[in-house]
Amino acid sequence: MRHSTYKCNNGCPVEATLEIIGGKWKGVILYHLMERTYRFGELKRVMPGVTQRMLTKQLRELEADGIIHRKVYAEVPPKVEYSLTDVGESLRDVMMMMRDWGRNHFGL
Amino acid sequence: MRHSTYKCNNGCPVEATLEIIGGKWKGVILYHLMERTYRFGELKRVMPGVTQRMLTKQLRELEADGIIHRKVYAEVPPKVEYSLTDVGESLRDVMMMMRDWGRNHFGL
DNA sequence: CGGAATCCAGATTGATACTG
DNA sequence: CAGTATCAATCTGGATTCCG
Repeated sequence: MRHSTYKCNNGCPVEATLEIIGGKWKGVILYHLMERTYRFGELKRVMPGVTQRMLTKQLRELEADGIIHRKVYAEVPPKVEYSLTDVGESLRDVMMMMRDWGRNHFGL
Repeated sequence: MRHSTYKCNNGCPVEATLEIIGGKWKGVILYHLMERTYRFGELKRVMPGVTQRMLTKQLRELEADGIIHRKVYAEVPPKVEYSLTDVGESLRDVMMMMRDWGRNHFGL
């Protein structure tokens, strides 16, 4: 998914939203962050199959879109925590609705 | 977005839903079909920028996922109408939620 | 630990031309 | 009208290596 410059396909608000949350791993990432703050390594562990490269990339995009916050601790070894911003938090209803539909439609 | 074989990334229901509606043009297509039935050419006209090839492909995927229905009229020249199935209709709340979020977040 | 940089194969997409 | 076929260009994601 070529990345959103806040330019919306055909002025469609649905597409605009999908540009933000439609990335390959963004659903899972946000789904986890809805629950609590996660460290990079933790996210990687709860997302079997994701590569370090992709996880980083998706997190950076979500950060650029103002959905998540990246907090770097000045420690050795490094520690980075990811959490939802207020904007990210405002996606909760959307996420829960998608979750419910997914559960009903498949049998998750 | 590689296509769903109803196999869900990490068993995450959010990702499962995104696999269905997250395709490049699926948001816009569904957004229009929420309103009424459309013919192929009509959809093409209301979606500036989509190519015939891509529109066909996305419609076929939505059809395969049971979201939309394709009705072919035995006429010359050909006439094909696309409409929501019951399953597609069940996505209405999800779509409206994404639309609302998009409107609020951007100023659409 | 949490990345960044590089390389590359394969998937996606666009352009164009053709058809029942 | 509503596609299909083909080819080229682009984009994506995975593997690997290195680094503070």
